[in-house]
Amino acid sequence: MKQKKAIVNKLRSSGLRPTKQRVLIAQNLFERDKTFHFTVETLNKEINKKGSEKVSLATVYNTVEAFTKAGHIKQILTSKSKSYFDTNIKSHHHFYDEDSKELTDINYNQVKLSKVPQPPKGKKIKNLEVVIRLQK
Amino acid sequence: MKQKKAIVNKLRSSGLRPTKQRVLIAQNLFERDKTFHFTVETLNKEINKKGSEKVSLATVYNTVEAFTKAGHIKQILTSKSKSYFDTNIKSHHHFYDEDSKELTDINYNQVKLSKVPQPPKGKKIKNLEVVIRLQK
DNA sequence: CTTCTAGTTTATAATAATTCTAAACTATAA
DNA sequence: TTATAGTTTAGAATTATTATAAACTAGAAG
Ligand SMILES: [Mn+2]
Ligand SMILES: [Mn+2]
Ligand SMILES: [Zn+2]
Ligand SMILES: [Zn+2]
Repeated sequence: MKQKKAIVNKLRSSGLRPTKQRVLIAQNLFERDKTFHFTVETLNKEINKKGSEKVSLATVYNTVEAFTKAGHIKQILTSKSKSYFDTNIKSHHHFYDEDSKELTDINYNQVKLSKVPQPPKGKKIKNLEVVIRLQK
Repeated sequence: MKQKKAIVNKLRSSGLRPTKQRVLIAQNLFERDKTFHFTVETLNKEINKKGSEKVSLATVYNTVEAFTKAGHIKQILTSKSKSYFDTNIKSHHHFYDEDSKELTDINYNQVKLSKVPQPPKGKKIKNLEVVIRLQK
C-alpha cells in the first residue's frame, strides 16, 4: 500500500508492466517482514482471499514465472510434488522441519564450511546450499 | 545374477516378497559399482529394455515406493518436476551439474562444517545435506 | 486526449508425473 | 494341494503445471 511507487518501479525496471494483478501480487510478496516460502497454491489462496479482486490462477503462475525470471524471487527444492519459491533471493541456507514441512532461513554466515571438495575439471561452483532437516 | 540369494534375503528381511519383478529391479539397482541417481522414468526404460521380460510402469512405481519405505533407496530433491532416487542411502552430499542436470556423490567426510546453527527449541537435527551447484 | 499495438489476463484445454482402482495373478503358509 | 494375502497390471483418475487463443489494457505515439 505504502510503497506502491517502489513496487511499480521494481516491476518497470525489470521490464514488467505494472498491471493491477502484478502490483497486487508484488505487494503481497515483497511488503513482508519475514521471508516468505510459498507455492503457487498458497500464494493463489492469499491473493484470492474474500473481498479482494480476483486474479486467475493462470496469472498467478505467469507472474511467479515472470518474477523468478526477473530475479525477484527464486525457486527452491523442498517438495517432491510442488514447486516452492522464496522471497529471499540472497544465497542462504534452510532449516526444513520434517514434521510441519516448513522452511526457515539460515543466514549465510550462520554456516561455515572448513572443507569443500574441488569441483570437477572445467566446472565452477555456482553456489552451495545447506539444508538441515529437523525432527522433534 | 550372481548374488540373487542376497537380493532375495534383502527383500525378505524387509517384509517384501521376492517376486520376479522386484528381484529384477533390485538386481538392476543394487548390483552396480557406482551410486545410481534415477527417476522412475529412467529406471523403467532400463528395466524394460529390449529382450527383457516386461514389467509394468505401475509396478516400477510400486517397487520404488516399497524400496524407499524399506530404506533400500532414498528420495532426493533436485528436480522440480520429477522425483529422483538414490541408491546411496548413507548420509552424503552432492554436486549438481546445472548444465547436464546430473548428480554426483560427495562423501560425507569430503565436507567439513565448522559452524552450524542451533536447531530451534524442541527440534533435533536429523541430517544435514550440502548441494554444490556447478556451472561451466 | 485518442488511437494503436504489444503485452497481459483469463478460462479452458492439454500435458506430464504420479496415484488409484479393481481384476487377474502368485508366493507361500498351512 | 489349497487358500489367501500380497502383488502385478492396464487403464482411469488426480494433481501440478504449461499451452492456447480470445478478450482486455498499459502506455507509446500522434
Ligand atoms: Mn506452501
Ligand atoms: Mn533420470
Ligand atoms: Zn529461504
Ligand atoms: Zn547420492
